[in-house]
Amino acid sequence: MARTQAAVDKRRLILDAAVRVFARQGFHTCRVSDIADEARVAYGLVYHYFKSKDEILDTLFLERWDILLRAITEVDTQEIPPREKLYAIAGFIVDSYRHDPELMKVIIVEVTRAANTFGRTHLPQIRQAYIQIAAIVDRAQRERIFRNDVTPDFAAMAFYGAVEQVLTGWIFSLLPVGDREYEDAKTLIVETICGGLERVEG
Amino acid sequence: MARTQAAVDKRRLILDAAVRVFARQGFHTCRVSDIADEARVAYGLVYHYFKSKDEILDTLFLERWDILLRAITEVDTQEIPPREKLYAIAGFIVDSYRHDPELMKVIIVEVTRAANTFGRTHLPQIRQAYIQIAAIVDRAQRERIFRNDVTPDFAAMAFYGAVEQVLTGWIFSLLPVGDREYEDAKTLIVETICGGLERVEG
Amino acid sequence: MARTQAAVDKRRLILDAAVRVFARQGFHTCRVSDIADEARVAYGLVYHYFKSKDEILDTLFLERWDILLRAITEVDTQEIPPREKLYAIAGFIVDSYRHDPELMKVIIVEVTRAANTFGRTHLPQIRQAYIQIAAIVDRAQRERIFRNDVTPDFAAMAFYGAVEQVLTGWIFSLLPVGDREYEDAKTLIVETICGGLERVEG
Amino acid sequence: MARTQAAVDKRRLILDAAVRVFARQGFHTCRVSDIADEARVAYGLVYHYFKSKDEILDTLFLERWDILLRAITEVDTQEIPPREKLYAIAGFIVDSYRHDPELMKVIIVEVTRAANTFGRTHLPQIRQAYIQIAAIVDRAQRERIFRNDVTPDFAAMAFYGAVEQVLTGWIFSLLPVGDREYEDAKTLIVETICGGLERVEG
DNA sequence: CATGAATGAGACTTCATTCAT
DNA sequence: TATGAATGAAGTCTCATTCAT
Repeated sequence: MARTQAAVDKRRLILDAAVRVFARQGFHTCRVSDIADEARVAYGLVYHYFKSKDEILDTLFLERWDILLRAITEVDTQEIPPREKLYAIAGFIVDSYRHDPELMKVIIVEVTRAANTFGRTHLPQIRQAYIQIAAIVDRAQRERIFRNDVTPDFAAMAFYGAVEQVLTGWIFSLLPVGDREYEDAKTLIVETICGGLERVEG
Repeated sequence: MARTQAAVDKRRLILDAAVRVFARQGFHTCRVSDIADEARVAYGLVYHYFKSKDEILDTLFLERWDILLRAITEVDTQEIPPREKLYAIAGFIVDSYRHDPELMKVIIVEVTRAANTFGRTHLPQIRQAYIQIAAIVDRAQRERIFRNDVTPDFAAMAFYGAVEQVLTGWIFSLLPVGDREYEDAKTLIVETICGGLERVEG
Repeated sequence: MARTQAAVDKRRLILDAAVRVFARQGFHTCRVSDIADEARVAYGLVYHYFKSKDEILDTLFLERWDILLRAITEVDTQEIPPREKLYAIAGFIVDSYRHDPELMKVIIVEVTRAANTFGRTHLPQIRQAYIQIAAIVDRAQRERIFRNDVTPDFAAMAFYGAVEQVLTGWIFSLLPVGDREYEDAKTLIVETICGGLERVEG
Repeated sequence: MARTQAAVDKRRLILDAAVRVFARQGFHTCRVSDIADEARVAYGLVYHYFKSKDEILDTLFLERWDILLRAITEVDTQEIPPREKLYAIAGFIVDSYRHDPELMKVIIVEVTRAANTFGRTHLPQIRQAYIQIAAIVDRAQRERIFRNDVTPDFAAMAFYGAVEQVLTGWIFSLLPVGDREYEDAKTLIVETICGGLERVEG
């Protein structure tokens, strides 16, 4: 039986509240009661919809990461140059941050960068993103568009690392934020990774 | 005040044990007693040398990060091309990981990537590294060796992000490890960031 | 007030399910939702028919115990020797177990042997059984069929204790079960208590 | 290393307090804080000495039950008639109750009669007592002192059931208590089980 | 310096009960 | 009658920190 509409709403309410609370206080530092309070629901209702505090974070991560993986897959099916593929991926991640910075903060800080806890749990999912990015690089190398002295795996890590670090810069207020900066970032990440920082003499 | 020799030893014993425990279990998941057990010292002795569990991690981070900052400063004083400076910095970080992967794992996972807790506490120190790297880029741009359409701050983040992500790859076993790989990584990071992934037509 | 037929059915359904759940998991360890699930009724319906979880057990006990008390009363009105009266009572209890071991398990484990909770609540009912058994012994002593150096109260406890312990043996799989064993048990209990374990010379 | 004296004292303090609390409120109904309060120690100290609330009860039971098993073994080694052996065993249990009625109440109510929880856990230990009693009966039958139409297992259950039910009678105030009653009980139990309730015609 | 027993606040989780539909 | 979402009190257990020796 499909969940009733009302039920879905409360469940969503709790998930959305959890994003705000996790972003503000961190997963380990917040209490389940903080989430309940933020969602304005009774304490016990959180446990009606989720087996544990962990499951809330798992749900948030998997929901969002699945969308990312689909987006990367979608990008790779297009017939566009590899640089544009990477631009589209970076763009998707940047836009995700622009659209919901708290959610992206939670996913990065509490999952993808948390090597000991959730990061390890969701490693297969996370790795899948790297694999798909590496596949794009691999094809670009076969087509002799990308140089082949950098292994695809390695290139994928560098690319993804640069993207995540830029988001981290925004999260930590180490880089200026704003619509202009978000658009620029997409270009700059790709310019840096694909074109390189060094001037090419004409 | 000079500490006695024996005292220094026990203190060091605890710090080294903490590295192993934090690396294995994570800061939040381990107990102070785990550290004491690992160090084979009495529980209470941990509190003789450190005010709190937090202070242990703070100490580990600050010790090591200070060395990194000094290394970057040292690199920047040399009269070598910017690419070589970045190579030296990447090399220093990679060698740090090779020399003590557990310590580097702790610093990355528990501090530099932990936006909500220690990451925020030590933000000034962390930022300092970015600033120094950005300064290198800035000078390279003024000397017209690096292109100037990528802001130095941004370039610094991309570079540091790539390095840290490679270490993360090793930590998570997403990238192969070994002496050869460590050496290659230094070159590949710099090739990617400075030279770019795209082939340059001759 | 006459309950509608459907209503009675659901109520019975819940009681029967509760027997199985209590027998399997124990009263304290099971949840009301376990009972509802076992009965295949909605959670809330349990509270439509019963004020509380306690009331379900109370109902089960009182229903069954009342039948036992009536049976003992009925036995005592017959004009048969005391040994046959005790045989009839032991037989009734053994047959109750044979007919519905789960219900008897619940009554013994959760009520008659639970000194702190339900046992205390239903003490008057439980005591009534002892009183009626003691009365049988008392009459037998007056008729000089039973020896009178064992007080009737005491004899009643010994008799009932032996019966309950045999049931406990079956519940715990400490004694073999089966139709033959059930029949034998009736005789053996009475032989032991009335005849004694010692051989009588002569 | 042996526990220090102070440590043993606090541990004992907690165990003794637990007996009083379990006897008064029942295992399921009491809180760990009740035990700590009763022992006048800090809440956490309970968990310093015991892994869980369960472990406290386990400890109490195993300590005492071991003593009972040893006593039965000891009795069986003596060269005395079986009736005297059973008298000694009943006497040991009755004296245990006289000496520490709260502890015996806890053991009977919360363990030996709790089929679903601790009773099941400690079944092997409990069964051991029945086995040893049955062995005494078995030998008495071989020596043609006891009749052999009642199986030893069965006789053991009847005997132990009678003893436990008498204790239950005291616990529930269904039987009068007092030094006289305790002494009488020993004799009456054995008279009932060995001699039988029926008068033997001379 | 060294020990580890002692403290107690605080977290997660459970679940009986209520209630709106 | 029937449903199951919603409530929140209460309990177990953890563990950082303190302290007496």
